[in-house]
Amino acid sequence: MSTRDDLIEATRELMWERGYGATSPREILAASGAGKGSMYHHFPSKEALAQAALARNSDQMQAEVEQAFTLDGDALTQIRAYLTEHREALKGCQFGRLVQEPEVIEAETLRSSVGDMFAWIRAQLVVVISRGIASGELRADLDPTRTAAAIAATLQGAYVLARAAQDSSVFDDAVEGTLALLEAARA
Amino acid sequence: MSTRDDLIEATRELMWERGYGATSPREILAASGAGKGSMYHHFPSKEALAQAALARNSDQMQAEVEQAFTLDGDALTQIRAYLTEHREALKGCQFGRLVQEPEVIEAETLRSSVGDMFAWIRAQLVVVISRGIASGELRADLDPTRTAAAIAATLQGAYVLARAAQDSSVFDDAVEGTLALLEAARA
DNA sequence: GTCTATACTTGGATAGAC
DNA sequence: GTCTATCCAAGTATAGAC
Repeated sequence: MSTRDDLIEATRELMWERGYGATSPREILAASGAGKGSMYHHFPSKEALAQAALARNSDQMQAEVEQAFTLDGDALTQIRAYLTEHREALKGCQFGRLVQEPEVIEAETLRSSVGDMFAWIRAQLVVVISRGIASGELRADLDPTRTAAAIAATLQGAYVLARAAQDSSVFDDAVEGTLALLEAARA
Repeated sequence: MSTRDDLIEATRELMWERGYGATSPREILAASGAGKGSMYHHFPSKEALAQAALARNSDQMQAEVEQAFTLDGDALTQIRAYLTEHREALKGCQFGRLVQEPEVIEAETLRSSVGDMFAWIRAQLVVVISRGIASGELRADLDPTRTAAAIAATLQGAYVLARAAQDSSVFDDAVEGTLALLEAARA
């Protein structure tokens, strides 16, 4: 499409591969075919461009996650679907990785985009868990907020462990381990 | 102590704050008081210096974790101690953060140090969980390997979520959520 | 809107004197 | 062992012509 769009797409892909700090204008220009002049015409800074790319990634991620949470079935079915949606374990989570970078934490606009994304996911999980408790599927003494945080954390941590080990079976172990604990918490 | 030691200490602290890629020789020299000549006399490269610093961090971490796992008490007591040991949630895990950097993944010597560290922790957890099962504390149908991965992942993911939210209560929620699930899995 | 040229800083590392 | 000087590539951004 437009040059502006090409820039955003190239940045999306590069940030997904390399994170924010390690993605340079140079690479973005090479990947998009745009020139330096164009880039700084459309965006005032690398950060602004990254922000645009991140927003687009965010929309896409929310659409994917929503699929799992609107599936027919009980709470554990939806949670299982969320945790086992297609993931490239060794690549890590595009959002989780960003937030480990000091540069991203310092760029408040970037950090809060990621924060909002995760907050939204946890909120979805709270709904699913609360429904599971209300329907008598899950134990009434589960705290939905804490349980939701635990589930979301499992996924993020599974990426970290799998990358450290360079072995995606560690990712699967963590996910299955948490799902088994949830099974144990059935009412 | 020695200049060599000062370099390692400075690198340790900086990597803990900024990660690997974002820690420059410049900063290391400023923090350690050493000169460029000294640095490249003692270490052939930034990577070699980082490796030395990482090894030291690793030893320290193992010592801390060992305390939790040698505590008097049942399995859940030890696991709780491990998960609630003093953590600066918003800073993230010094090891987990490293492994999100492409540069670290590419530097095999660094990556495998982190990998070994986590593998060791998971192995400790497997022992604790297996003991809990054997003693009748935990349900016999728990898979120790998967459960261990889930617990280790909770911690790493809790850091990620807390940093994204810039709110350490998310960290606590995730940890407590997982501990509650483990309580539900008592025999 | 886009291009080329330019600017200035930092990163990572080497050379050679002391 | 340590210092200073130097090197070259890359990062991020601006200027000004077209």
